[in-house]
Amino acid sequence: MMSFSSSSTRICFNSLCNDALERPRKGWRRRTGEFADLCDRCASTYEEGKFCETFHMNASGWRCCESCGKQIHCGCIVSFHTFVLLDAGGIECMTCARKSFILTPNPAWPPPSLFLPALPDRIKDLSAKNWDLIAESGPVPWRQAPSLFSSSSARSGLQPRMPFEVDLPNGIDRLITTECPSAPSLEKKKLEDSSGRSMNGSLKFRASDILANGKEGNSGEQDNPVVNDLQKASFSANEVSMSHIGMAVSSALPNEANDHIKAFGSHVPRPMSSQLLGKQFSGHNGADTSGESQLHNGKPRGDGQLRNQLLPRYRPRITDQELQQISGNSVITPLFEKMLSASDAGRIGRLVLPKKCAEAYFPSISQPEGSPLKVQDSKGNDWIFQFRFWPNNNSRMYVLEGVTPCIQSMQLQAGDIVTFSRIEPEGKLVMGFRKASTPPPSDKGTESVNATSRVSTKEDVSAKKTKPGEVLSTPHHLKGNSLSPCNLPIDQANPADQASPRLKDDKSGCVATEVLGGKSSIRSRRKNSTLASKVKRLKIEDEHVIELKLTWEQAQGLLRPPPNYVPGVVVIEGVEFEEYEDAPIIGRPTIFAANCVGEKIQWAQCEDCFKLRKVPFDALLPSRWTCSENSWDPERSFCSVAQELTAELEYLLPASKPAASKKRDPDSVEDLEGLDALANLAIQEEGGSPQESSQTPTTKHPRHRPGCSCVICIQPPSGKGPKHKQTCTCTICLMVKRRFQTLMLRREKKQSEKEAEIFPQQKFQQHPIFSENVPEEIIRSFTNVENRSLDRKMMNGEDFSNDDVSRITSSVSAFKGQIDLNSQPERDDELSPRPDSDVVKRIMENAFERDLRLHFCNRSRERNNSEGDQTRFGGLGLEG
DNA sequence: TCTTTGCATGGGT
DNA sequence: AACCCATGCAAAG
Repeated sequence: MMSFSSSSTRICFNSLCNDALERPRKGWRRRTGEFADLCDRCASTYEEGKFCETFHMNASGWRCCESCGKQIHCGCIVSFHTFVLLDAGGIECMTCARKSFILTPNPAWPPPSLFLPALPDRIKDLSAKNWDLIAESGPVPWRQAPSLFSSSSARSGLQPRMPFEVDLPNGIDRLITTECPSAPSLEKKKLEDSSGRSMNGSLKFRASDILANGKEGNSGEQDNPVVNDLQKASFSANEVSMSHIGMAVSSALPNEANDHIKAFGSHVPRPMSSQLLGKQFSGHNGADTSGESQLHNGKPRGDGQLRNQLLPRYRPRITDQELQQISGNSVITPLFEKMLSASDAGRIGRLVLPKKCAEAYFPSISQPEGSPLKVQDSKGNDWIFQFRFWPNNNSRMYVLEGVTPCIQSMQLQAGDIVTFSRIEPEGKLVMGFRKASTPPPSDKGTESVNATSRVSTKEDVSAKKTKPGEVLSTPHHLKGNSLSPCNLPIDQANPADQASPRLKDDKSGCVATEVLGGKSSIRSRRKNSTLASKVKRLKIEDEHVIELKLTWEQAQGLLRPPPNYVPGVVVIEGVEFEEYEDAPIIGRPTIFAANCVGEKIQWAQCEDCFKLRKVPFDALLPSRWTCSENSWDPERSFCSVAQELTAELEYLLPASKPAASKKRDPDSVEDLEGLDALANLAIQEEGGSPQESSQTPTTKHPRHRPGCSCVICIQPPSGKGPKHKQTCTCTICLMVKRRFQTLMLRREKKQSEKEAEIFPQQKFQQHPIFSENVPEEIIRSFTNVENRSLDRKMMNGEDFSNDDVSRITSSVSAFKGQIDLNSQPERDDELSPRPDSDVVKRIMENAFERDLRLHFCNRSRERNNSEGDQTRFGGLGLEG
């Protein structure tokens, strides 16, 4: 039995070796956080990057680099960092990935902190020189500081500067030095040295620099997982997460730091961070109104850390793609961005700067007059603004003065976004912009969420992923150079700009002039703030809201009310949410319908083949349901079996083919992808082709966004589409009827209760909707001609059109906004208290509702008697 | 009278 | 409740 305490009796971690470990050497980092102890031979093999080649040649998981064809072992922990997953599939070795600048981290990997191998000694040695350089550099002006850390001497001449290079906030330094007491003193000293010299937080560490602090070394050449991690951490998520950075940095630390590593990997906030920030940002409060705070005295300010602390709206949303294309021979550090207010974009020429941003990224100023600040715009022009502040409530309000010419030259207006970045190694401030009218960048994560959704308006900001050509662009005056110049120096990229005033040593790359979307509703966020608590719960940053909304929209399709529950509908920022009084059931969305003999059925779509299968009405399907689970119809329990062609199905999905008149191909549903197809089909049903339907504006509902799949929004524009018959069982009609029923029933119940309390005598004694005592205009305000027309149609059993359907919904909503098909009556009541003086209106309203309800419900009940009293669509619907 | 400048205010976070 | 910041506004030029 071996003794665990005796290292001499341990064996090599490589199970194919098992040599005794006389002098254990560190290998890869294991999931436990410890390093694999290897024998000399295995360690050397590992450090040479040939471990898998040597020991795992027969293992599975070998793949070829898409570029060079080199075989990479993708199947084990040892070499997971030596390749990247390509967006289009396949993998690419890190060498090729570097060449092509596509450095998307392997997204599916576990927290990198668990696997980070440390650096080979040769890299460590190389980087140590940089640390010495840093240590010897002495105090530097803030904008020069970065160059010290990204000097060309620190990198291989063959390797382009990578966009993953990130600012290492000096807070990290302190963290490391204070929280990792066991770190070697040398490293500690270096960190401390550098800590005090990173004025304004402009310390910029290349990945190799960071890695240089790693004590252990065994990574293969430039294949560095930290590189990916850093990139991922800092940019791909559209925000710089200090925890990520901390993770990456700490991961390079010796084993002793593992605890921290794990903590960072788990996004556990670091107390140090807040402490630092608390110090840094308390400068203007209280006693520090006149003098300089720590910040102003040139104390370190960390970009990443600060960035993480910035309000989300100021965090630069530059994407990794943008960075990749921007970088060229320089590195752009996104600092912050700001949407131009009316004041900013006005003629006053003052751009109010977010305080924290100004203090973090701009030179410290002690006098209100401030100092000139040179900023380069996207054309390469240098502008000199006056960076100053106003004393304000014991604080400061930072402004850039004289920005009008620049703003105008960029053709910016209120709502557009200006971005501030810093080009390294020059340390030059650059000012980019995004026009509000163009789609913004989106991180890959959001793309998947939003890809199938049509979204717009202010919440739309992050909805669409920017295509490469859109990611970076030149301003309008640089048309023609929109994409190609981005990896070129500006001078080359745009010769026309060579005449522009330039800095002598200007060799910066393209500036981050993202033509990205801003929030079109400039200050609606500020103004439209009357939100219920529910909204507040959802109201995060705009782009997150969108994600959330879409997620909710999608999720809602998977939620069903529990049996025998009638869900209410509440609209939160234009998105309908069904409310259940009990936990919803998550199931597969289906189409509830009735077949031609009145039997209630469901149509469920196979997860795999997308064919629609008929299942019993009361079947509750799992969220992932496939034909194989179609136990009700064994003949159709295989995806290979054609979709059942029935009259009901054809009626439900009549127009999935361009030529609606042609007989439906039973498998044509397969042309549509997933359950989104169902919603599309509902639209197509109205007569448009899929393409058209996705692009044609839907019937507008003021509180709904394009992409909203609610009953109102999925209709074609008014006047278009076929008429709906009274007996129509299409999705829209079913939903309308069902929702209306629910609404009316609940409304009636509520009103009855209230009336019983307030107007016991008047109850049913007046029916003011037909009362001649009520001024007609008041009546008209509740029962307009359209409503009457609709009412008549319903009474007479006439067919009603899409317009009618719209009116069913919108007209009810038109009741002073108190009746909304998307609203929950009770909620409306709460939100719209009715004063007693409004008795007439109220009675009229009640009467009309009852009137409308009578017509509608009677009709609906009649139909339901034959069609079934319960219809649902995609789990969205109400049960009446 | 118009523009610029500096500060105050108050809604929003 | 404190702070931020968009904007109003009065004084100065």
